[in-house]
Amino acid sequence: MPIPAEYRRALPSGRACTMAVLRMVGLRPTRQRVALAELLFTGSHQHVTAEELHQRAQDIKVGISLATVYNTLNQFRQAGLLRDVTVDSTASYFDTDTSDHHHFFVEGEQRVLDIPRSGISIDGLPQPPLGMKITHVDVVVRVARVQA
Amino acid sequence: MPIPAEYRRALPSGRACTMAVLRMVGLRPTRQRVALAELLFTGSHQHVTAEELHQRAQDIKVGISLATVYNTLNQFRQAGLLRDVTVDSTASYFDTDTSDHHHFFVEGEQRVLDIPRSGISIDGLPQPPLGMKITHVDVVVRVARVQA
DNA sequence: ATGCCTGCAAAATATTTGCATGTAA
DNA sequence: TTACATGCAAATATTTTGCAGGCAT
Repeated sequence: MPIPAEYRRALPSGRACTMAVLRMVGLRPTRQRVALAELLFTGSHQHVTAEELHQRAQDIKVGISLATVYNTLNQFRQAGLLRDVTVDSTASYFDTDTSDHHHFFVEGEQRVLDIPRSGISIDGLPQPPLGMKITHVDVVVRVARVQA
Repeated sequence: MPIPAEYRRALPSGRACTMAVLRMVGLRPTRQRVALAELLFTGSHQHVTAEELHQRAQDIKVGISLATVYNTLNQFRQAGLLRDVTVDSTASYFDTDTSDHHHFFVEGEQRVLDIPRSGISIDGLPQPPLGMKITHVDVVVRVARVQA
């Protein structure tokens, strides 16, 4: 049962609070986790791949292996601090905005953007196959840069 | 420029026709390609991963490496005989139905099902970011088996 | 022959696992 | 100390590339 992600945003930022949040979701606030959490949850929402986050950790001189970045992202996801976004079969994207919303995917740049909550609505959804229930509806609007 | 996929369905099935279609899209009808095309385009539409298709080729004793299955699927896609479906970041799925339609994805079974053309419609699509144009809208309805 | 095309071994890329080590009680 | 959690090297999984050999001309 993931602890509601709102806890996270209810708290002021800063190292001490990051640690408190991690403890709240049942994860020991280790050096690596705190560093990654600060990178992810400071400032506005963002979309990252494991590779990108690892690079950003290197940039600020936080020693951490790529494997640990993957494991940490998966733990944060299970804890409800992140959700994943399936837009590209060559890499996994994680979104710090866990609320129900959809995405743009910029082809050629492998970049994910949130579609604002706005008025997107889907009509005429079919019945799920017999014996199944709908768990989630994902809309991905693929976009490309128009040539200049 | 992909040759319209309709050519494929305009022809009766059978080895000779499979070969004719492959030639039409500019691919030499080699033993491996003919075998995979027959597996894919005989009978009703289907969704496959490279791994699955490779297994089915083994089952009917067609010697072919997994690398060739990947390459062939990509060639068929470029030729317009297949489209890909992004539903799961751990494997690439190919769909023999290249027309514009959406998908169910059965969680826990990694299975893709077509959503019939039906009346699914999306309202309130946002403007794409400045300098971008929409190339495609994908809807994935994730479903799970209801526990008995 | 000549040159393009094919199929696959090997390489590259992406992700997960197993275990030595660290840490709290 | 003990027991459990952590972080990462190594293993696995997935996909692409490079090139030896095949085929049409």
